[in-house]
Amino acid sequence: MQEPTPTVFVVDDDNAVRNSLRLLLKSVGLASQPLGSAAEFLETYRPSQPGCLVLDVRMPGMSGLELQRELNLRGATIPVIFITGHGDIPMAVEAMQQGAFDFLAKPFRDQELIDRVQRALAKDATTRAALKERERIRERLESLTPREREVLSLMTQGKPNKIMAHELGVSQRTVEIHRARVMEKSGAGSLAQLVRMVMDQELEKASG
Amino acid sequence: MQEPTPTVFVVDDDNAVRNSLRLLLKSVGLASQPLGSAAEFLETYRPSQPGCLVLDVRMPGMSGLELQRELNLRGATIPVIFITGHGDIPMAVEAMQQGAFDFLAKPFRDQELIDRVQRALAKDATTRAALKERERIRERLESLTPREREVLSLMTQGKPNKIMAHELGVSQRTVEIHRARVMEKSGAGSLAQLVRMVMDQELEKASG
DNA sequence: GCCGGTATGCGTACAACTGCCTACGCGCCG
DNA sequence: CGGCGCGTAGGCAGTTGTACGCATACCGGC
Repeated sequence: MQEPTPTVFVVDDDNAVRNSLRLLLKSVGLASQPLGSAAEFLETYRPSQPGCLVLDVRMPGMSGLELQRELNLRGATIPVIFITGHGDIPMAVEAMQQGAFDFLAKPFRDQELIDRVQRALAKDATTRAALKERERIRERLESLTPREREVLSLMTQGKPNKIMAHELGVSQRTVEIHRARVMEKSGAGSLAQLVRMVMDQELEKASG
Repeated sequence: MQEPTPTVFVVDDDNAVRNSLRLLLKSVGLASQPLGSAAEFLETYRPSQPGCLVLDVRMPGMSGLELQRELNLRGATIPVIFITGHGDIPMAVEAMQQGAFDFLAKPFRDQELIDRVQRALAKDATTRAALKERERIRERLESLTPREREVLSLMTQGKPNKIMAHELGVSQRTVEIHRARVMEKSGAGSLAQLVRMVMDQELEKASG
């Protein structure tokens, strides 16, 4: 379970910018990966890779904002720091409304960028820790059979076995068996824990 | 249970701006309340009042950003739309990072403001509906005695009565009584519902 | 002195969990 | 094709957990 090194993805069509940012980041011990276009990033990026994204707004082909939208659609959680030379307020507002971590207008001080990159990396680490736990629970719940899922749903609604048996049109004994399987597969030690697990998953769906 | 009319609070030190915004909002049937300063707004505003806030960034005395910070500290949820004549990107970014609903740079089209005000009002209505339910639950849970609270806590951890009795150093029968009171006062129809209620409250604390 | 919170015992009734055994249909593999 | 694993379904029985009524008791505040 070794953690991959956090990587700062730098997406900018200007080769000089990519290089200077790479050197800047390297000077504070941060690994970076320069990409020349949004498409190139989408090919390279794997959601399991911790890090953050430093993204130029204006680029040929897919723009920075379009890339951000695409990442949102894919459910990516990588923090995005925009940089731009010719930005305006509506552009910044839109980026922030779409969940950008930050939006920097050039020129900015080196230290300013480093500061925000480090905060973005910290946030990514926190997000990942939470997602990891959810992922474990999700896998367990996905190992349930369809019937077990139905029972799980009714369980977390607080329905007694007798009612479940009636609603599913099976005997109470059968419900008890499914119920026991649900508890076993989910790893929940009690109904209370099970409800917590399920609510957690529901929240992820709601916010994602 | 009559709903108060949603009000658009307009906070700007420029009397002319307040007036023109009031008229603009009135023209689309929106009630507004003009205030000349952040302090004035803080005196007037009651969290129970539905609506949104249209706020000038730059004002004598407390600035718009400072007012926003103050509202955040007080846990206010009213959506804030900033307007500014002399804004820059860092200012807009900071406002958005602090949870602003929108940030408009003058000049803007009338329709643009109306549009965003209406979205802000819609968001406020949604937020309020959720908060209302939480508030009802909170009140119920707060009516619990200290001992009942302890039992509630153990219940939502999935502990059986026998274990609770042991941990609390009391008889099982006593735990049963407290447990019954918790279910009665909370209004939960089942342990599952009770866990949901408690988790909801925990989430509110975590995000607030 | 009464009320509310806390604590306890006894007994009954219902709900939930568990073990042990049987059965059918489906898909996979030797 | 027959055996095997698995999801589904069911019966019987026994233990544990939960709900509740009835009765009793101490303490602190109004």
